[in-house]
Amino acid sequence: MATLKDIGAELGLSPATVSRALNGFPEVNSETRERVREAADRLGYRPNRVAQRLVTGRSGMVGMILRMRPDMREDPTLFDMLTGLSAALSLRDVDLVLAVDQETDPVAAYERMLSRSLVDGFILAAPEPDDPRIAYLQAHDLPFVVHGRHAFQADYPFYDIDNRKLARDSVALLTSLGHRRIGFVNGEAELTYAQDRLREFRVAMAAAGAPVEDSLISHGRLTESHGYASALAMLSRPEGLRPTAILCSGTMLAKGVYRAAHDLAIAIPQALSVVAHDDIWPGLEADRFDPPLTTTAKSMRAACDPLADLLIQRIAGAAPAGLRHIEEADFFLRESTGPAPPREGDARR
Amino acid sequence: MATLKDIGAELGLSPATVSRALNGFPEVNSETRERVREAADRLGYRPNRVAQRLVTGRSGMVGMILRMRPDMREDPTLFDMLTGLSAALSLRDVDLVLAVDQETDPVAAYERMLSRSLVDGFILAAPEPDDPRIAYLQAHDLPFVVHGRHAFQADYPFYDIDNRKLARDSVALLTSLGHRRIGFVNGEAELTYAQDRLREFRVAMAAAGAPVEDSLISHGRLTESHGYASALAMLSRPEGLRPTAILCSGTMLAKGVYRAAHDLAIAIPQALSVVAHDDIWPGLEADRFDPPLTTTAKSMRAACDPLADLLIQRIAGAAPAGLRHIEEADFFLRESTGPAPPREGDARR
DNA sequence: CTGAAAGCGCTTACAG
DNA sequence: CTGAAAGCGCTTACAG
Repeated sequence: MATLKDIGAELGLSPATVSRALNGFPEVNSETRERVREAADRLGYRPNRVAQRLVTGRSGMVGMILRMRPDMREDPTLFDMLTGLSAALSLRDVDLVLAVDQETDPVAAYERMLSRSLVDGFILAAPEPDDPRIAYLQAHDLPFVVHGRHAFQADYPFYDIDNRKLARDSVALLTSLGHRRIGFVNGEAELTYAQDRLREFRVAMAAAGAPVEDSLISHGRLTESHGYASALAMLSRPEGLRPTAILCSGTMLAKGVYRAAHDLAIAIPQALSVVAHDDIWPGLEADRFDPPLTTTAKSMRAACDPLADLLIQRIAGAAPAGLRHIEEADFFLRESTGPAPPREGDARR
Repeated sequence: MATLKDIGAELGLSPATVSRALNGFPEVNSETRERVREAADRLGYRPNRVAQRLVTGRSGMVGMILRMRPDMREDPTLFDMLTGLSAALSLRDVDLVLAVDQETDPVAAYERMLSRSLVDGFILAAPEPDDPRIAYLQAHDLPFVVHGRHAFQADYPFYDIDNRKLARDSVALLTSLGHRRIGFVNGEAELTYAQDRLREFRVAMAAAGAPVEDSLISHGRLTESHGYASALAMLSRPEGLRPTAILCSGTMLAKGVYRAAHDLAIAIPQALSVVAHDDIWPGLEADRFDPPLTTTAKSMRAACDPLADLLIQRIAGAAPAGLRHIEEADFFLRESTGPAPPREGDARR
């Protein structure tokens, strides 16, 4: 492998000048620069990254540590994110180092990777409120970006979708169709996005003058079984107490809701409207529902380029506070939503 | 961060001695070694891997390049493998660098990672016959291990399950139950494991005196839809030409076969026996089938430790030829297999 | 058993 | 505009 010294020898230049020419330093004579470039090409020169790293302190690698969960395999979004991020980083000449966290101490895996790989920064996903990983990285002044934030007002770089807006939009759609008793099958209560959506759900319901019943709100993983169990409980209530619409925080949940409605012979959208947020491949999944599912949607994929850019800026020295990217979800009106069914309650109104 | 120099200064030793003490060189005075260890601990010393790499030429990282396929997300095995490998490598103090390959030239991604990351070696999955990636890595004398081999007699390090044996065992079970017309829904025809299984399928069928009909053999991706389509075609044949048993190369395929049998009102196992190979979580999936699915099984997870060990040995300089690990699949007899149904053909025999 | 020295391949003040 | 020198933090012949 050719080195800077080799190129210098070839051209009668010092390695220092070759380095400057190749790295675009302005003071280099443009003719010299051309000769250097030509020779570098000819000799197939590739900078030795390790040597560069030793002197610059940068590694050109970023780490991502996955927390192992038994039901990870059911969740395709994580995989999308991994491949999407890897591709986005590749384009920017950065490598992704992957590790899995299997220990009780969530910070240990970060310490280990840091001591081993000299990654320049990290990408975190699924933060929790008071996330110890974030506290650790901030305390050590290590660059990182977060997919989703762990607080509405986050003071670190993050990418997030506008969770409040999508909750607001969904509720607005349903209330405008006349629904007043609306169930909400949400994600895990500890996660920020779920809290944000719930909060705005309450605000939007109040704005529409619709009551919120705690028994029509459920939290859990974004799985079909949680959707099914939640919907079954809500829909088994006596006629008149039963929701006429259900909002779901994920399409898998909606799948469970559909199944529960089917089992109870409740027709969608005639007797039950369903809206969900779709973070997988907008449309692809939802279109296959019968009837096609109305969604707010933004794919995981959309996060990858912004995340890569934010992290690279942060590593380059940008202050963490300003680095944020909030993406609005799109609305896809399909056939799972319709006017609220007439019932006694309405007559009384 | 403490360096060797710092420890040396602390103890009145040269960095060279500190290095030797920490790296277990035998000539170091054992008392000196103890003092060095104590000081290293106390100062929280962590070797700077980048510096080590610059001089040793080793990076302590290995790469894995995933080929993007549209239906990757449906396939949980890849994710299992990624997390399993990452964990296995972590235990051995090696990091996994991940990239995705989105280009037409399958070798380009390897060249790029090599020029950027100085990984010590690679892990390949799903090799094809005459795989250009393998040719490239061999030509450049780069260490790698392969999950599955691209030729029965491979001259590089690999982990594989014994595909011939599992085909042989499956056929033996079915023929011993009296089945003679056996369908085979296999993986993609280009892949070596599929070829190995098919080859042994033919051998085992011949050994049992059962005819092999080409129209009862189908190749494709390990998806439910391929299983369904294949089984539908086989089972729609007139009574007497229809298979009484189907062997599947994956549990997703078997799921499709079950669905086709259900749609055609063909009872399992009374009218149709089904056996599949299960490479996910042996048992977990198959047990949920109705009736529970008879399988040969070995999880992807089982491959991870052997793959990590083989690669590390190869990087350390072991000759490639001897490095192999062939794992036999286990047999799980469940309720999807039963005696062949009596029919005219049998009466005539 | 330990130290001084050279070197891995680069970058970057400091001179000129 | 270019070069000589120092240095990033380690390892490892070579001396002693």
